[in-house]
Amino acid sequence: MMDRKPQILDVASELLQTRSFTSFSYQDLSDRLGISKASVHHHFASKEDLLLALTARYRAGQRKKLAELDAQSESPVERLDAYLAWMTELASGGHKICPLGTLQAEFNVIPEAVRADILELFDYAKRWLSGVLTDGLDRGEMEFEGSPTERAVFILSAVQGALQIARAAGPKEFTAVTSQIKLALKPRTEKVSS
Amino acid sequence: MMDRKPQILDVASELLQTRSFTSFSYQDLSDRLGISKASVHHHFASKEDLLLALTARYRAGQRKKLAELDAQSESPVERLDAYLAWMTELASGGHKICPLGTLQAEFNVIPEAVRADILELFDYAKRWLSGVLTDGLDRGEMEFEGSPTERAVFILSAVQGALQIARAAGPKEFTAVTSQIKLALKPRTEKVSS
DNA sequence: GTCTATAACGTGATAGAC
DNA sequence: GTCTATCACGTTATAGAC
Repeated sequence: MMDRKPQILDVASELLQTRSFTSFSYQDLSDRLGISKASVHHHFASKEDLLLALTARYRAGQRKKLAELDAQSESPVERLDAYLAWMTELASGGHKICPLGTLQAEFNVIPEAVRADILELFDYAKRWLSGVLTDGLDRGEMEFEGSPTERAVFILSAVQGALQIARAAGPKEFTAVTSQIKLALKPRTEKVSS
Repeated sequence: MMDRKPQILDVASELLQTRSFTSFSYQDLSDRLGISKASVHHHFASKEDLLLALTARYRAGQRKKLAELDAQSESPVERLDAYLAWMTELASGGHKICPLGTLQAEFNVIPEAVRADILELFDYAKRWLSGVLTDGLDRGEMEFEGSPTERAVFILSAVQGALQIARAAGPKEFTAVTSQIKLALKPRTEKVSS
């Protein structure tokens, strides 16, 4: 079959998110794809190559998805909601965690070349979310203390941690966190009707 | 030398927090302790035994530490501060992450027997922090929406995620999160002097 | 692009001497 | 309690045929 590369990346991505980079092997890929280990190596010579292709795809996916969210709604609250929904979906109901999370958990172990990609993945999300929060502040849809950048890091940390906690302790923990993220941004000044 | 067991656990703990459970080996322990692999096996027959001893020690340390924090101050704000300081210290300035975090990141890979310990570790922290937040609410030192339990999970998620993010992106990200955690709990109603 | 076969090495774990 | 030696196996990766 054609286009083996994306197929391999699909399986590799699932293994990365359910296990970890060190904890999956070419043998695992071989088994699940029904082709030999050598064939996998033909497409991605080394595990480092494979991971680099994976992070490149994550970065492209992230750019595309966040641009879509921006296009679908101008409302900061709705864009944040959509982002949180994306994270839930990405975790596939609780068996996977965030790719960024699993890679950062093994930061000292993974090939050096991918570390820059990991930082960019985080930085891009931080800038995007910071922008959403700034908009929310300007429009009066949100209210919080401290800078939007700090709040963005706060939220990203919580989401990353919550996905890991939820996989171990159940999905209820994740919804608790998304609920709290939204509650903590709600303006306390009540609006008089129109 | 006597008391090898705790020495081994010390090194194992450091390797767990800097690398990951799958990513350190008996060889690593052997090298750093200056004794043979077989000697390490003498104290902990299997890697599962080793990890169980480690999580048991984490649980004991957690109980002791949190009891100390409760004893040192009655103020919820101060107890939370002390908890956050403990987490910073535990990360040793940024090269380690939270033990719970690294174990949850590899939840599907680690021996089944330790999963109960991981859940208890999280649950105990959740109950403790939830109690601190309830106190804070009662005393008027804190103010937040939603239940104390939900807020506790929110904060624990953020701390766990922030330690991982900070190791990759620098300590500034962690202080941003601790700062935000505190800011988001500050009462907005201004007190009239005395 | 896929395969079989194999190399070179690291892994967790055990046997048995001291 | 520590050691040397070894086992059985899984790992990443390569060679070369089809």
